[in-house]
Amino acid sequence: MSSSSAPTRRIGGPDSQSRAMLLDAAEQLMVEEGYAAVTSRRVAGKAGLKPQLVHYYFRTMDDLFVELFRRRADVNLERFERAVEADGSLRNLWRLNADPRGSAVTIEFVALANHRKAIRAEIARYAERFRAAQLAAITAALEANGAADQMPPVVALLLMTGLTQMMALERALGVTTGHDATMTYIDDALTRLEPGRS
Amino acid sequence: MSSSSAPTRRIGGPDSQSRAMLLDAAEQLMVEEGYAAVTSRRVAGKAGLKPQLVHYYFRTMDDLFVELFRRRADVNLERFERAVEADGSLRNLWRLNADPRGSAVTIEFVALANHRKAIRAEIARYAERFRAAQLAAITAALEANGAADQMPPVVALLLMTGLTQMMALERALGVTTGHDATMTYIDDALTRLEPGRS
DNA sequence: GTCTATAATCAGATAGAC
DNA sequence: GTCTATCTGATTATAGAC
Repeated sequence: MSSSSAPTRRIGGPDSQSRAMLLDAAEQLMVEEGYAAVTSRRVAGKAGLKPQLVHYYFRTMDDLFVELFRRRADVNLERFERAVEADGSLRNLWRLNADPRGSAVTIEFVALANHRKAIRAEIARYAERFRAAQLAAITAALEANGAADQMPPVVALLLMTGLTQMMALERALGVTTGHDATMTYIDDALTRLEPGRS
Repeated sequence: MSSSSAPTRRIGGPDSQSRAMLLDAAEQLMVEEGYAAVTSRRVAGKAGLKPQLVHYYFRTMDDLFVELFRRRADVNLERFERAVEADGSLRNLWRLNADPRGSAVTIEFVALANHRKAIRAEIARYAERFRAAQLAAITAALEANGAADQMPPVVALLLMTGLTQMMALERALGVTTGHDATMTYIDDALTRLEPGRS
């Protein structure tokens, strides 16, 4: 899948345990200190390995970032689809969206994408996949409640994700004006649309 | 205003022309290549000056970033208030919010804030000020249209800004699924609320 | 106010031994 | 698969001359 234009270097296979440890360490650094802290030296240090191993498993740091994102994205998408399968209600979709677990790292990756083309492409691809999955779920949920005529599902989806993403971002900054009021409002709206749910 | 705990270094005054040129160069770099490109060397190079001058006018690079943000924030806030004074309609508030001019740089600063505490504090302060100004404006606009009972103004505000910020961010990535449909929906909603406007 | 010179780090990346 | 050794270049920051 990766480009093989420079046949000189040796690159380690994807099933190595050290490779996984490096990815884990990189992810942890990214969460705790931001992407700028993800250097070959620091990643290796956290994993208890030598910096050069990073370059053995990942030709460039960009390759590491892309791999990191892909790994996390796959997990996220799977988790989302399993959760929807178990409970496809509007309220659950909202809950999944408001889950801050992924938000912090997402911001970091988006910022990275701003100046790393390889990562931008990867994120864009994933965003489209995730949007499609979310759209299918919210369309079904709105139709189940006879609310699909009030607002196009895709609009509801953008409103919802925009709201949750911004609140997550603001929370990270310590700005929370209006958050409580908004959460209450959404909660009431969900109760109106889906009387049967908690 | 700045801390003066280390009296050893000489720092240039705020009225210098070179200082302004450095800030301009830094801002341009930030827009074009992201904050990672804003190094003392590159900033000075773009301004046609020596890298050491950056450290003469700004004790640290963080100081430069804070100054950069503050300068832009002040301009933004003033522009917003002037625009609202001229036209306080909902539609104009939406237009101002959807204006992508500031969005790209905003993202960059937020990402920076993630790992630079001095900048995080500055952004948080500004975000609160801006929210207050926006809240006053949207409250007045909703009341003028007798729509303040449909939704708390602060909720409308968060929905609006969340939506515009996310769309701006996605546009930067090349992801635009649902954007047109949402813009159309908002446009129709505004026409319904404010029949008199374009 | 601007320069030269330089200290002190840290970065990504590679070659080749074991 | 992992190591030592190393190259090369960038970065922030300071001191002191002019």
